Amino acid sequence: MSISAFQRKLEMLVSLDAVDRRTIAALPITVYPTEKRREIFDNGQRPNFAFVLLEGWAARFTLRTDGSRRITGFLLPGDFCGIHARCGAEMDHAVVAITDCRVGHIPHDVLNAAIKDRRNLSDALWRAKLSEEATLRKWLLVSHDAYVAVAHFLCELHERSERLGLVRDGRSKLPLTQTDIGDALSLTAVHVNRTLQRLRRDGLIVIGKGELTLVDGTALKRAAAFKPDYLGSWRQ
Amino acid sequence: MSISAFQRKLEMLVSLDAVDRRTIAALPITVYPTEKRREIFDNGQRPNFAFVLLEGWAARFTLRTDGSRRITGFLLPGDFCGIHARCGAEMDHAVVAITDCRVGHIPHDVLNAAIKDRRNLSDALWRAKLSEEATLRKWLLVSHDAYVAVAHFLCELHERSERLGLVRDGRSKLPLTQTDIGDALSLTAVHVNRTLQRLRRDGLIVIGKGELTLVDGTALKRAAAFKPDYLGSWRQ
DNA sequence: CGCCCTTTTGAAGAAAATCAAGGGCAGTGG
DNA sequence: CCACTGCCCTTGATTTTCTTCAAAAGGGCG
Repeated sequence: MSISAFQRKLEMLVSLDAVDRRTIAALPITVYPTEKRREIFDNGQRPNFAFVLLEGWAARFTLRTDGSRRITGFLLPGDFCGIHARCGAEMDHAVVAITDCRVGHIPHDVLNAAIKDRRNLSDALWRAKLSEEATLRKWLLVSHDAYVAVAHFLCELHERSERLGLVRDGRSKLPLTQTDIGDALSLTAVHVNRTLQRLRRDGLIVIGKGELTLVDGTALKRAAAFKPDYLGSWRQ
Repeated sequence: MSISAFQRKLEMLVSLDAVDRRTIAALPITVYPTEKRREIFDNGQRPNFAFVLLEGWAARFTLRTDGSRRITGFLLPGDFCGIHARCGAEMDHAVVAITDCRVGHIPHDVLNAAIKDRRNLSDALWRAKLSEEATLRKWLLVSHDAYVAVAHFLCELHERSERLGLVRDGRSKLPLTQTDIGDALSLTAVHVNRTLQRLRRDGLIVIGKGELTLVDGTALKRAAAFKPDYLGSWRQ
């Protein structure tokens, strides 16, 4: 269940062949458990490995000078991070565990060797990166209106859960506090609270106790103008 | 002056060797002039070429369902776009010429052939992409406060101009209307106007007639918490 | 000059932040 | 078992920020 989260992610991005699969299976991934709310990656580091989230949720974030926090993305099982340090970049953000996690480390030289001459695998990394970039653009796009932003945010995470097979009866895990959501959308927790209540009152969602149910997913997606293509629509 | 904008950009990202330079020089780039305000790339296309902006300014944008426009990035001479379609993605945004431009087209297969086995060149593309991604994160980071957002925005474009050698006496071209700036920051043109006036009154900038002068760059950068590292700090 | 586009200004209203306090719930320790 | 603590959610009142609407004032260009 856990190492395979990485493979499953790659399978969603490209069509792996037998050699690709063997290459992935042969990767020496060291696994570390990480506690909820503990930092996984620090800002400004230049680690010599990439990491894969094998279990749990994590968030990318940056602290502002005034101490406030901006979450710029969420990692779900299978998602990876710090791939880019591979080519000499330094982390421009930190990563924190939202829930208890299991994190796999992959040294960069190993990764580089693995994707060399494996066009499939290097394409997978590109596509993952492009999808992240598209997600950032989407966040910018919807950020002009809190109701739309929150609705879109919930659609996005629900869709991502769904693609991992984690939705039952329209219900998915959402282990975020309203403060987390606010930090992701540049809204105060108070305003997130009131916006969620509006979404509830409008009969679109049920949310609480770490779970989200799309009561009327169609209407929610309409309200959010949610089109999931940007989440990596290369394979069905 | 014009094809070389592309090479200069790559030189800023990696250390090119003689073979790299020859490879770049040999690229069959077809150049098209484009008029101000004309669209360069349409949304949802899957073009078989990437393009390089050789002269002028352009902007990436997406239209919302209500007709409003979100600019998600600016292209300056040397910047390229649509590289990613290379690996099967479709454009999730459009590109419009801000000024009259000269645009170079490079077929994807040519590009793929060129970067294959040229680790330097493929790294350059990665770094360019990572820098764009970091820029998007930065825009999200500063978006919580209009004064900070506008200040940061001006710092960023001024810095990018400077790296292209386009700054004289702290003065750079800024061929944007206040509506453009608003579309980039999710602010109304009216509010951009008032915010610019505050920045003027605070003695930080002089702006107008398509030009921007940083009267007190240090103070402006402090106000914006501007740290230019994210713009691709690989080479000085 | 007259036109179009952009900038500027004013007044009013909506959206979101801030400040403050109360309530629920889970975990902890007596 | 109950009190206590800490975290999160909720609510209300108030202030600030930003938008909206409207109109006037430049500025470049045929």
